[in-house]
Amino acid sequence: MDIQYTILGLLNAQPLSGYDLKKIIADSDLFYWSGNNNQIYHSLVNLHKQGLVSVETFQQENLPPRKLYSITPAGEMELRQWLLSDPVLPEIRDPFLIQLAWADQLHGDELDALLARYAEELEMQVRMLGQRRLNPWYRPARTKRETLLWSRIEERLQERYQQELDWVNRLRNEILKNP
Amino acid sequence: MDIQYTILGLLNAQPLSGYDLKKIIADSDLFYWSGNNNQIYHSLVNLHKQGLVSVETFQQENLPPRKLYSITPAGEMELRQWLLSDPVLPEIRDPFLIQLAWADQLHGDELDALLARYAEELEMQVRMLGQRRLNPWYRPARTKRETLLWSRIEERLQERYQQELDWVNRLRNEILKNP
DNA sequence: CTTGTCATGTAAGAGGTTACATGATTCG
DNA sequence: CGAATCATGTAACCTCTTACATGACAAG
Repeated sequence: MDIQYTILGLLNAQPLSGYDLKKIIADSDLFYWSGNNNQIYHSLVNLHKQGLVSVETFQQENLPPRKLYSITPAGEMELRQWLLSDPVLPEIRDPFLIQLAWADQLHGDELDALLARYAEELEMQVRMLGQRRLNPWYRPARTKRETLLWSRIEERLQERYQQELDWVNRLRNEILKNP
Repeated sequence: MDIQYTILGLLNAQPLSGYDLKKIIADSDLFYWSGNNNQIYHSLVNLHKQGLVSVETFQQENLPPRKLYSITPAGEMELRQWLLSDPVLPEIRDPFLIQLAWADQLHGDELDALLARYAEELEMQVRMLGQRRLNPWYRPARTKRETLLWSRIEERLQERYQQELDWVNRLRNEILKNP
């Protein structure tokens, strides 16, 4: 349940409501979940049961009460333990590679069109991530080191798609030369 | 349900049993599922209901009957349609980047140890994938072009982790210089 | 004498997604 | 007048995982 640690990390910077968390996660490229209510509200209930977060409820006129969650000392310890835990390798699910694996069934022009469309999708993604880096709307910068880390993380998220694009372009050239 | 198309692709090369499919998928890096029975046997029943595969049952002494699945003409058409369908971007889930995102909580030595352990994991993965490429146990090579495609796909699977490793090493150096 | 292979299948549960439900307010 | 924002929460469903169940035979 990595989303629990994501939430703890976010609350470690500042108290937030479920609604705040949902927006941050839904709009983030790093936090790769959809940011759906089900998961977030359920996680918050769980974290509260475990005593890792505390809640304050603020009544509002004409709006449901706002529940502001804060990390507890126990939550801080739990987060720190996770930060020191064994790194996990990235999990990459790429249905396109599977498509390519069977793509020898296609004619030359169909295959090239497929690769071209994939390259186009990747270019769009690279551009989009570049735009978001210019205009981020969640990026903690409490220390110089944190600023450096976030900068390199955001760069990496974009670079991955760029490297994928470089690979497709190399492959396209090679296939054009060996018809 | 990409696993259905994975199975159709495998059956398009040769008839296979559920057990065969399970082994191929479980041992593959490209086909990223665990290869569990539940999914595979259930997918085969589904494909059969849709008329995309046919079954022949062979009775065996002292063993459960072996069900050999083959792709049907309808299945071939369905596979071809999928091959021509819109490419989907890879989905990368990297809990380590999230760990890093909050890692400014750690001391300098703890952070470097974390990065070092991640680098070590990546190196192991790169080595493992290199070994498997030398000694693959599923790799269709019906045409020159298919051989080329599979070669580039397998290279890419390894290269991704290599590029991840390069990035971590760059980051480690940078952090050592800016303490 | 335990582990692995062959070969089918079921069960339980974690994790994640989209859509629904409510209801006032504000902006274009 | 419709859509977005604020703010909580529920329901249904899909995907995927681990573990269980059966049962023979072969190899270390």
